[in-house]
Amino acid sequence: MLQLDNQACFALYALSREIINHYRPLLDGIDLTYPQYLALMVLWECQPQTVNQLGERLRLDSGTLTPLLKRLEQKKLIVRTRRSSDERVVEITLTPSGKELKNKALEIPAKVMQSMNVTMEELSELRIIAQKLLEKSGRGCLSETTTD
Amino acid sequence: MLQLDNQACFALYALSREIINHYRPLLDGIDLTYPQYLALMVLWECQPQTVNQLGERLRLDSGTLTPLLKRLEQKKLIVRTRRSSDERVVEITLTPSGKELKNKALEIPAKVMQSMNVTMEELSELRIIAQKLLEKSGRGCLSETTTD
DNA sequence: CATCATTATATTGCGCACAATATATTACCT
DNA sequence: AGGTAATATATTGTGCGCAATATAATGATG
Repeated sequence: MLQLDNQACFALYALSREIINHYRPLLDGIDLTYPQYLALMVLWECQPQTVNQLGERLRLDSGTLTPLLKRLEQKKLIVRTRRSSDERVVEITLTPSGKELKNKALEIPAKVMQSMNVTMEELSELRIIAQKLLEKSGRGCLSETTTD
Repeated sequence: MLQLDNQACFALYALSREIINHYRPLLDGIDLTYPQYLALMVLWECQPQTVNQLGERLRLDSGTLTPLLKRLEQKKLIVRTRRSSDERVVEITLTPSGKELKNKALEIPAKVMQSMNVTMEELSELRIIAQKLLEKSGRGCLSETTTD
């Protein structure tokens, strides 16, 4: 039956917005949007990375990333430089303050879980199924790791 | 550890976008975006509904819904009328072609599942956990029903 | 019944997402 | 080397989401 409550996609869509809404007040404190926070998280793992690499990881294209990265650059959190050996690619490097921001970001996920009143087990369960479906349907680029 | 692959929210965010990307070519065929399709789905269940009621159901505010509904009205799928007994509220009614569109929409979810190569069981599992978390964290407004 | 609060929708502005296209650089081929 | 394809990023345009604010109608209170 074609009914909203039966649509898994709507539940995911609504829940991901809901979680992001819980992130918002915390991210406001460090002047980041949720997608900007994700981009930095990728860079905190490994640095430098090209726009392409960030895009594959976040599943976003240059139409989304280029302006987002320019905003992060305006905030002096990253630097965008053309690779000299191949002028097509733009490499993203963290500035000192971009690196440092990780310390403030570290406490955010726990606070979000608390404000949403959900447990790690519930989130992990959800994450594992979601990652499985992402691998099956898309050009799966999420590796399977442990927990938060 | 603050790592992308450990973030349940990223998995949900990426998966919901991925599913919507699988909806897109099918919805293009009936000239709808995914949020427009959701709004119509709510109206196909129960009609007429106010902007407020649609917003509670979809968890969207007037800043999102007003322009979306105007676009649906331009496409002659709905009609927006001020309630005479209370000129503040706008009631949304389906036009004949808006009602009829449901017939074409009925086959879409099955096609999406097929193109994503996922089973009903996987989606149901995901949906049930997501609905549970939505109820816990938000002002839960999803009822628990059966399957698709 | 005048005032003030409340409610419902609309408007504005910003930042994504994504399709389509453009631009510039490199790789390939003969 | 010259021409063509492939690659990487940027640009443009449309449609969300959401915060903040505006507008307009109704309700409540003295």
